[in-house]
Amino acid sequence: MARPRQALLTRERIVEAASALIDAEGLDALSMRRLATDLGVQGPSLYNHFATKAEIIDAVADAVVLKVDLSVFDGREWPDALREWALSYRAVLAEHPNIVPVLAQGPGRRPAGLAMAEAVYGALVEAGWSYARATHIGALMRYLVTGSALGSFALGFDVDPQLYERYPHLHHAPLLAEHHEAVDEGAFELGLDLLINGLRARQEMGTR
Amino acid sequence: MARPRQALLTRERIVEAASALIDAEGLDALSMRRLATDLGVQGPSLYNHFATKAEIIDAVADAVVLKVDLSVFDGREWPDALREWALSYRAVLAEHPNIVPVLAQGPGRRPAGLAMAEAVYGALVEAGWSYARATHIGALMRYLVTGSALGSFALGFDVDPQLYERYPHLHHAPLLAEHHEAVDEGAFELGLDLLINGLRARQEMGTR
DNA sequence: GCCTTAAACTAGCGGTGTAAGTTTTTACAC
DNA sequence: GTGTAAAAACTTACACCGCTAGTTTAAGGC
Repeated sequence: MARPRQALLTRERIVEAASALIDAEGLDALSMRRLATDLGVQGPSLYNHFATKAEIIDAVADAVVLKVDLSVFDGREWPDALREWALSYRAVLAEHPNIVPVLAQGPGRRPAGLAMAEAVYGALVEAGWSYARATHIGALMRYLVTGSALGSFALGFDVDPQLYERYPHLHHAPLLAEHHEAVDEGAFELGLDLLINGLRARQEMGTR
Repeated sequence: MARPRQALLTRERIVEAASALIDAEGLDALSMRRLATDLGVQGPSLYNHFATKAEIIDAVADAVVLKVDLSVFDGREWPDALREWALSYRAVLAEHPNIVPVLAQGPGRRPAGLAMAEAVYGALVEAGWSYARATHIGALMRYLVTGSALGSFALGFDVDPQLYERYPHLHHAPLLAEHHEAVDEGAFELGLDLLINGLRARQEMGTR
């Protein structure tokens, strides 16, 4: 084909296709050849736009983070702002669960990830928290959001009776795949309440 | 070589070598051929002992979880037991950080993971928490431990001055690679205090 | 002593990320 | 207007990957 009159690929189109593929079939399904096929192109052509596969995954992850609503930090007290931000963050991750393992590793050098961290720390520092504490609180919130978004409680598809005989308490725990979303949601809400209420109490007591 | 007089491999030896390889060079460095080479053997021989690579990784993950001290649940009030367990869990993960992404996905069907979950839920249920709440609390603790153990705050190796100009608050945040361990540790300790104290207060108030 | 099973081997399939070099088109300098 | 450099597609190919199939030989049960 050589060079086409109109470029077939753009970074944007590649990121969109990669995002769709990851959403539909998971991170493992993303290969350069498969992605290229989805875009009507040969595999190595992608390297004209991205240096490595990791760069593409980073771009997908950052595009997801870009959807998080950061306007919640305007004109709200920090406890409300933090709660609204966490809810928005989690809602975005719920739409793209397959990219969560990447985001759980931290912001890396991705611009949107750094911008989000910047917004969170900025709001906390302006509210009077020390730089160190603001960093801790931001990290803590990320543990909570990404942890609960990993969908980690599913044990599998089939219910194995033997499994519950050997673990009598688990027998009562709602660990089944059908319930795991509710478990993660309940844990998230409980954690959000405990963390924010606890922090507010500390601030009021002056023990920051 | 055909079959040797004395078996060269055992599941135990394979798990040990895989664990050492993951600890030393990371999950990505683990390949069947590389692992086999470390064991003085050809790649496919491993399939006489494990059906898939994933089974080996699961076995490594479970061996790590087996090191967590579950005796802390004996004869302690639940808040102390939960704290001691979390500290032990985190200390174990700190020794094997490269396997944490696997553990962050939940217990799966791994025996040691299920046994640990069983111990945590059992202690909480005996202390009077509902099955649902016990599940939430267990999940929350896992988010905290695995999140802080991912070592997720490292931005990279070199400090890029431009990066801090664009993110003025981050400039003050101790985000550098050299500090990320302290950040994660501080966040973990803060989270542990907030969660356990908050839960204890709820229990005393009867709002479980 | 025979037979099954176990545990190593070799060969190979289809897939992976990515490097190298080729071809053609476009954009721009003179 | 022509020459040139860069861009964006291509083809080919390398080294590696997880894993399957079939082979060889030793161990252990009858």
